[in-house]
Amino acid sequence: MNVCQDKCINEVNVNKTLKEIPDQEEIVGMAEIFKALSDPSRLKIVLALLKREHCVCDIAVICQQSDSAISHQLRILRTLKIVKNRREGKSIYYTLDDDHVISLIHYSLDHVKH
Amino acid sequence: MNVCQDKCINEVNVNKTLKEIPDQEEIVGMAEIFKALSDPSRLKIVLALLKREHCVCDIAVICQQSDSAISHQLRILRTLKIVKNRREGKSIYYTLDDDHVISLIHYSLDHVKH
DNA sequence: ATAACATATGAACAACTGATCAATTGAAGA
DNA sequence: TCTTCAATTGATCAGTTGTTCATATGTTAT
Repeated sequence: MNVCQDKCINEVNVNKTLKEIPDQEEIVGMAEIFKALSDPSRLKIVLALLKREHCVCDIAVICQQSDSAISHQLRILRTLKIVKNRREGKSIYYTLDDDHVISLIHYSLDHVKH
Repeated sequence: MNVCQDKCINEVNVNKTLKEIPDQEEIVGMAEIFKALSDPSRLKIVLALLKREHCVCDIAVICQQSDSAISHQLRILRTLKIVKNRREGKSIYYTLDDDHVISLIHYSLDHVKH
């Protein structure tokens, strides 16, 4: 294995932890979800969609941001498959599309309220 | 209230959602925690500390990063009160310090594994 | 067809982030 | 005291992020 040749102090514990934590790929995947929710604008969009379906224009009003800014953020959430959309006439309605994210947000909301 | 004068389409739903989502301050607070976990380096540190206490040097080995880089990340986590430390001789040992974050991570880990 | 509307997209840019390097602090041992 | 070691800190810098503005799609109504 040859981890900790010279500088490391607690080789045994380091090796234990190395075996027990998820592999890098999994960590990056987890971080990606947290990152999606790490921007207040994006989190607010997700929280709004947690309540009900909304079109871009409505989300812009709710978040007090430009349609364009919202659209850009929605594209990020769409790419991560966190939201999906459907067209209805001129409007495009967005909903949450990831059960893990939905329950993660619910869980976080419960914890924020002590 | 005077939200949605001209452009908004679903005034009723918008107002419902506005009443139901957390206020801005709370959203920013939530986003802050997600942000702390949104960087793979920082998340890996937290995941390691979830297993056991470690000193900076050991974390550096586990994360395969320089002591300095780890120390900078730990300062961010310390500022957010996600980790705390204790000195033991020359080394400084870190542990997780926020029960909400601990359970959030546990929860996320369970979900990552389907 | 054309005008109006809802949304998406691309370019540009300021602000922020995370890593590196050099210098510093603080504790322990010679 | 002087040296060594673990960790922290500050400066720097490239890369990333989120917003804005201008422009482009695509849909509906006239």
